[in-house]
Amino acid sequence: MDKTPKNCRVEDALSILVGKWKPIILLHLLQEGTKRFSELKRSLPGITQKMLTKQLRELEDEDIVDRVVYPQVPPKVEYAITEYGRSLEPILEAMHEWGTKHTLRKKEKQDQKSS
Amino acid sequence: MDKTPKNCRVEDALSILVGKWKPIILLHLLQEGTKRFSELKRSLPGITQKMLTKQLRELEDEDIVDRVVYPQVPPKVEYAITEYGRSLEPILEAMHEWGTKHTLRKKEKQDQKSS
DNA sequence: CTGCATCCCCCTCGATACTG
DNA sequence: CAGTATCGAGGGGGATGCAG
Repeated sequence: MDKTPKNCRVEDALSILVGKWKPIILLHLLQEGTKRFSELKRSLPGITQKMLTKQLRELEDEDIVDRVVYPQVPPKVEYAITEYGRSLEPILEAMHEWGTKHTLRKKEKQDQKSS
Repeated sequence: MDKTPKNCRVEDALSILVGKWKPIILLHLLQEGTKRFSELKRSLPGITQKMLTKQLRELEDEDIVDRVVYPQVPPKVEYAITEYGRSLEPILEAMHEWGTKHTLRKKEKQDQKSS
């Protein structure tokens, strides 16, 4: 795999993950399976309907999540990770692991400063 | 490691990598070692001085890159990845690998459509 | 050579209100 | 319940010029 800066494909993955709520949405769907719109909304304190809709649409456009509409009243829409979406899991995991260490490290630096 | 959405640390890693030029800057420094400001600028077609300075400062603030100023005329400033910065390499690699496959996949979908 | 300041555009995201 | 429409603030990032 050509990893020279000239052939950098890091941005491709980054562009899909970037978005204020996307990582956390993906984690929920990865770990809890199919969820309804309202369930997702409840799981994401602070998110607005507009944002949730927008982020889900973008993930859907990239074939990362699946959207199923049940034509009934009241409306019911379910979201789930696609097989393809699951391929992002190692990246999310690597970032989570790094982030956890990073948080610890920052905390240590903080402690040093205040001593 | 707690990977529940409640303890999501993905954003920590993401926030450091996000920025129009950061991944490519990191790749250059990872693969080519220490570089001067002007060398980096030449390596990044299209970047402005302002942006290069800004991205480097942000990476420096997070202890990802090292900045060494030589007090001389003309000025000379060198940048290098820190040990800590190297810990990001697996993430960049995972994203690059995924991005490469993603690019292929998109191309295939494109080909299907035009057939 | 390196870096800062200024101006400006655009996009993201929040708040709110409305529809089927 | 799920989604859309509109308004507006804020920040990222481009262009340019000045400074040490």
